[in-house]
Amino acid sequence: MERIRIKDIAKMADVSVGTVDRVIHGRSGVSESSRKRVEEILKQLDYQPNMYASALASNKKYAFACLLPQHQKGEYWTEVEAGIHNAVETYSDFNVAVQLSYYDPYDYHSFAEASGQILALEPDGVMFAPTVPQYTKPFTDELTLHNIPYIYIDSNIKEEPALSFYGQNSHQSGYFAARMLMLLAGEDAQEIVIFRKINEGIVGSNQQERREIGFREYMQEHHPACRIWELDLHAKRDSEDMQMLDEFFQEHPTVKNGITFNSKAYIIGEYLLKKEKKDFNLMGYDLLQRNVDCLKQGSIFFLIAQQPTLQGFDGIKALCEHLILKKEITRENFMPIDLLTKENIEFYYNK
Amino acid sequence: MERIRIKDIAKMADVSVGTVDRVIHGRSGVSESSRKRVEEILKQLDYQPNMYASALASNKKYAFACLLPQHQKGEYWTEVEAGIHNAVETYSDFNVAVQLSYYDPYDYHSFAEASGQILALEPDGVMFAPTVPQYTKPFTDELTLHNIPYIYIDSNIKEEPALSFYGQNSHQSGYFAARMLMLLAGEDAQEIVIFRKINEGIVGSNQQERREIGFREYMQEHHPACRIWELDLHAKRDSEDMQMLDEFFQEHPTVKNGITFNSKAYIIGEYLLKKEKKDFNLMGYDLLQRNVDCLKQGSIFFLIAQQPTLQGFDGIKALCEHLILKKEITRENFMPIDLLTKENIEFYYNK
DNA sequence: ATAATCTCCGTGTGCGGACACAAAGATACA
DNA sequence: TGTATCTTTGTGTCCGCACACGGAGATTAT
Repeated sequence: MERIRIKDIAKMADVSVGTVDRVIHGRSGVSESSRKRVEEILKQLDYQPNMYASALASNKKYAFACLLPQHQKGEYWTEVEAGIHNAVETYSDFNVAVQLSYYDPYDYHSFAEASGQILALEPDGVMFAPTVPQYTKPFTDELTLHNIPYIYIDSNIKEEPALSFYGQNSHQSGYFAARMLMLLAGEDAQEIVIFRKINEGIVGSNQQERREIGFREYMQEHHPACRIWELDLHAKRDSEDMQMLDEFFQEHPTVKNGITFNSKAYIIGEYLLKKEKKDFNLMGYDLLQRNVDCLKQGSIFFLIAQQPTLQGFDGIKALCEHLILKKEITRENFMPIDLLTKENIEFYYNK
Repeated sequence: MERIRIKDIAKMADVSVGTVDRVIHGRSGVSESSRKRVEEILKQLDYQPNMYASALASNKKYAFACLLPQHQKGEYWTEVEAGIHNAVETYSDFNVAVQLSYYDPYDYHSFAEASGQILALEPDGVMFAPTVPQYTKPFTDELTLHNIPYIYIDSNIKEEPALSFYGQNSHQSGYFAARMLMLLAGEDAQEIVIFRKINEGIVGSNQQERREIGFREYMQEHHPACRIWELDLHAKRDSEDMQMLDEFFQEHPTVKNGITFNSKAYIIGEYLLKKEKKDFNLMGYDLLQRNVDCLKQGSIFFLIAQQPTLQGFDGIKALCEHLILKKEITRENFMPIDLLTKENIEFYYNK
């Protein structure tokens, strides 16, 4: 079961390796008869080039650009970055390098500027967290014009299809969250609360919003009588949030279940710990360290993960496989909707 | 940021590439002074060889052997096999090939015989699903003697540590299962039932047993008053199982929650569908198609997955990384304990 | 002193494939 | 018929690394 090489193909077609090479790469300078013969043998033997030898010989360097929202260390996007770096290391023998840049998630202009800078670099591939469709389009148009493949991460812009997308199905994840929260609520399912964050920024087409829509869809279908309260927090000034939470729980002592669709569940979780309030079931998103701490200490009951590290890794991997290994790439790649509790979180990091 | 090559090291150390090569591979024929100098530069520049070029030049072929329990198509182990084949394809450019063989999971002798055949093949690496420690030891002793690295899949034999292990923490997974089943049970948590399968075979150190121990540990800690019934099914003759289930539910009409620690939840799930019995919460393991069908149709509420495909893939990957890419391998690799419901199963296949 | 042996080291070739270059044959034009 | 041009093809070199081979210089034996 020896691997077939170009040399073997050449011998069988009674031509030189150069000719086979020309056929494989679709270059000109091959007679119709030779091309036919070689192509037939290629297909018949299902020739698969050794991509490592190929990459070695072509001796190309690949520069990728990634554009993410600005963020603090320890926040969600840090995990995505970790995945990106991990992938670059994995593919380092292919001479890939990544240039990371950031945009202000509250300012469209910042996105435009950052994307302009990326275009000036003429990268071989781009991965980015898109903003809303109308502001994403100018960028993707330019990328298409320059024939630069690009990948969406976190949220998908269906109007401008990319090489591929890596992220979670937010709507379904919200739907699932409702299912689980209602399971938790049991008899207390008459009212729940959604904790929001004012000023969500322009990232994606609002993952949080879509989650909430999915959530409300489930509630409408299965618990239409359930009263859904809302509380907008700032996620900036702690004391202010604390006060708002105090007020809310005073006014609504019967609300025993709540959820937040952003990654800041720890704000409420830490509040519950501080106040030693143990009769409240909280659900949230993303495995930030502070969220995980709350989960382990019992103030968050469920966390839904969306595999940010894997998103970052797979995005870069897809660029490599597309450009270097010439593989087919799946267009839409939904991350699993993983449910974490105190009891299974331990085995979730090494994925 | 050019990648450092052997040539560069040679120039800096004022020796030839041959000498650098000798130092890297710890071969003889290098003076103390040259060796020192080269080693210093290697460390200083953190030289990382291009493993693809290396594999290409060494032109070695790798033969791996896998030993799994015999199984029908569509059962759990089919997924493991899919992961194995996927990995072989991924690493095909490194000239890896895999030889699969099987043993009768109800017969120790069969394991011994199959392992003997593997040893006769003198493979470069082995991955297998171990049986109980005392029957695994003769095999691992021989492998160690012949310096053949081996990997455990599915269950870990701590007495005879392998290069690495890929599987789930069964105990914790049972503990987690209890947590979730109790959540489901809610007010009905006074009694539950465990569905067993008589004659579990010799595979592993009995994953099912360990799951049950973890399960009972949680119950002891949190619901010591809960009555736990047991029902042994055959998983062979349908009619017999049906009758036993009929009898059980007639005798115990108040039992509303149950679990099985093997992958045959569909036996009960399909029974529930057939009898249109909708007031029973069933939990089980593994994403067999029949289980997934029950989940989607509502007769199984929760399924716990243990990523068999990933186990197979990662095991072969570990052998490749160890032997070819000379990377460090993590000894114990626990698969995540994933909880699946009707609402999130859809996004779970492409992991 | 010469041959034999040993230590240390550089060079050359090949792995499978990409690509530049040149050569051979075919065709066109003077 | 000779020359220019185009088409088609083969050969050689390089990518980074592994390894075989052989040579230079030092050391030991005769």
